[in-house]
Amino acid sequence: MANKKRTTLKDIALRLQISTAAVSKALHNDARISSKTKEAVKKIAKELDYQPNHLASALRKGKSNLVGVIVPRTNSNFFSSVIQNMEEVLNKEGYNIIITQSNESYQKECETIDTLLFTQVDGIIASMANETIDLEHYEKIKSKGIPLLLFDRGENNLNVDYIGIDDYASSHMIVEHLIAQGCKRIAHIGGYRHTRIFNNRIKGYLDAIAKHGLPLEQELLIESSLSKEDGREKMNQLLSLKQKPDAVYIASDYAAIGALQLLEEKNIKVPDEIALVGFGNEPFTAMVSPAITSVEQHSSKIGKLAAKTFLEHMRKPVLKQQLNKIILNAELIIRDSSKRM
Amino acid sequence: MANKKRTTLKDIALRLQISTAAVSKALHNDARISSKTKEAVKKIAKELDYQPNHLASALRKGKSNLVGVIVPRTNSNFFSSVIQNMEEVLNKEGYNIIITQSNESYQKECETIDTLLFTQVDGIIASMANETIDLEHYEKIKSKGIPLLLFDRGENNLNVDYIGIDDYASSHMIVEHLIAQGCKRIAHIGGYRHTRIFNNRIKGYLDAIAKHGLPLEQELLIESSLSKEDGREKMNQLLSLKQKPDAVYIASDYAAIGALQLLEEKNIKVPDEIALVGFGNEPFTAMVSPAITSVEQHSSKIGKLAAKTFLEHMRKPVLKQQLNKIILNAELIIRDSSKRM
DNA sequence: TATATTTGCTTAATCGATTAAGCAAATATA
DNA sequence: TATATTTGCTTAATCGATTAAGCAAATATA
Repeated sequence: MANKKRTTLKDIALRLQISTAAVSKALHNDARISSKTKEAVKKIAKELDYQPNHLASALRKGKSNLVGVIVPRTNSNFFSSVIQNMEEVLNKEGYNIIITQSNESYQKECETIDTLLFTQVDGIIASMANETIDLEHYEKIKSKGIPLLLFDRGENNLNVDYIGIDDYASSHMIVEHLIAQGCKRIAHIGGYRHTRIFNNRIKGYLDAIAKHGLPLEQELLIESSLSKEDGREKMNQLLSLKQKPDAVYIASDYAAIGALQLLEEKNIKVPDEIALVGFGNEPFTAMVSPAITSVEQHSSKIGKLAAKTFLEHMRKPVLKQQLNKIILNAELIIRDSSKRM
Repeated sequence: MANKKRTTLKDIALRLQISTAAVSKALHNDARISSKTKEAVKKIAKELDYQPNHLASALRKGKSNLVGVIVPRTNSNFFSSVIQNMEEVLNKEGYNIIITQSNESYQKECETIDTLLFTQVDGIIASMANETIDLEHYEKIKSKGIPLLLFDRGENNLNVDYIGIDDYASSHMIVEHLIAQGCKRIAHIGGYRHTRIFNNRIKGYLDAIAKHGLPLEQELLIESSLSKEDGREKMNQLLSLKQKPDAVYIASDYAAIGALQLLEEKNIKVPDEIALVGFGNEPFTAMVSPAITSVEQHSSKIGKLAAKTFLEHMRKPVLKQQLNKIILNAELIIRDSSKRM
């Protein structure tokens, strides 16, 4: 298994006694190369198992055809499905993606961006980490003139394309569903307000509560990291209230499953004593019992749209990126955890 | 937002009226560059926000410092955790990883390998797709002299390093656990035999059954794609037997959850009528009720070990890659789905 | 037949970073 | 003081692929 040197254009050129320029053009079907030469070149290329050196062509062309993707984690059906669909669309156009995870950490997100810039990606498609408040590292991408596109977790003031669902409306929809089920005291375990989407969910919750004249108390609205563990903890906090809620809307399925487990342990009946709604429609919401009502975010559409929007950007690069929101309608999937009627 | 041209060594060299060679060496702390020059170079580099062009240096050095990772999917706790741990170790040594998914498809796996080779990765760490039988595309990696390392799903006859658990022993352990719980007719929904790990699990199952003198019938051993849907279907097949099993060991948690849902729908009591064991210890096995007994594969260890083994390979490249197996002990996590005593 | 155009290639430069080779000045050693 | 060594840089080549510019031969057009 000698570390065989890779075949280069030069090798083919030498074999055929023509210039590397001719070989390159032949392989790219340049009109000014005779079909006789093209055939000969392709034959030898196949014979020598020639594969172009991406580094060299990317360097020369100033274009790597790589797209960086940053997600908080891949271990979630939502992100994994977004990525898969994005990849499908981008692959067809000759782009490959590099997937990186921020693990919800601000520092890791910064490092990840440096890595991607270093790898000379042609653009970055990202969903922000929970921890992220400061946007300097994203500004850095923009300042280098590299197209940036955000999905799901994005911030308006970055002024880049954004694709996501209408969080405000989704929250509204959830609260009205719970009211329709006869719930009168609805709590919300939300994400941190500094994240736009969670802030919107909180606003939607508050407005819907107000609209229907339900109690709108401080103690019913709790911010959380939305991890499974924290969902459990925050649910415990709600259970310790003098006046317990009769419904809890949790802004993430992961936190919701933690909460559900606690309720089960404490023998609190779901949905009769407390109705439960999650967010994200992760597969496990349908696996547990009672199955958890949740919101489908149409990850496959988000992925495909993100890719298409990116491709448009590549086709006609503008000098200035703008905030251009694409908002999809989410869908409430009603399951046993909130079905009282 | 003018598409600012990136700073290059040349820009720094021009500013200081020295050669690009001197700048390059200064940035790499070459001993033959005066500290005065080094300081000046670093100052200007910072001022101009210089970031080395990875494509150029990789091309020149013939080393990209990129490692390609191929997994069947990222949307599983096992693979996601392996990746995360692998990344951690590799990042520390200056390597970055490119994650790709085969989606369990042979064709996608081939494409993915081409992409990675094209991107000039320094090595590939992979877990094979379910569909994969033919190994030609993996041989291609080896023939290019690029280090290949397999984990979890690997094949002996590729003769490369492998890291995984002892599937045979794990199966054995599961069957003996079920026997200890009083089960007398144990079925196995396994993966396809052509995949080494699934074949080993089947062998472990058969040997353990034989060892304890239990019925070893054709109809109790079913091969499956191990998806959630197929788990459901194959469980249905087992339920239609004249003599139903009193325990089913399923080679994947995903198939196990499908099976569990069917059992629930049919009002069959788990574990009393049928005890259930999965494989992989995915988080949802602890979320559902009854919680599913499963096998923890120590994904974090596998990830770290894979990375370390790869790094060793990079340090002292040998001419010939060899089969060098690292086998970890798996751990049986006993939960309600199989607890009869 | 004389000129214009097209065809099919070659030459040489380029993308940035790195590095072997080498040179002059500074310093050390005999 | 004369030679050897070290220091601190420069020059030029290189990694492969691509492409602008250009040239000679072939072909088309007037």
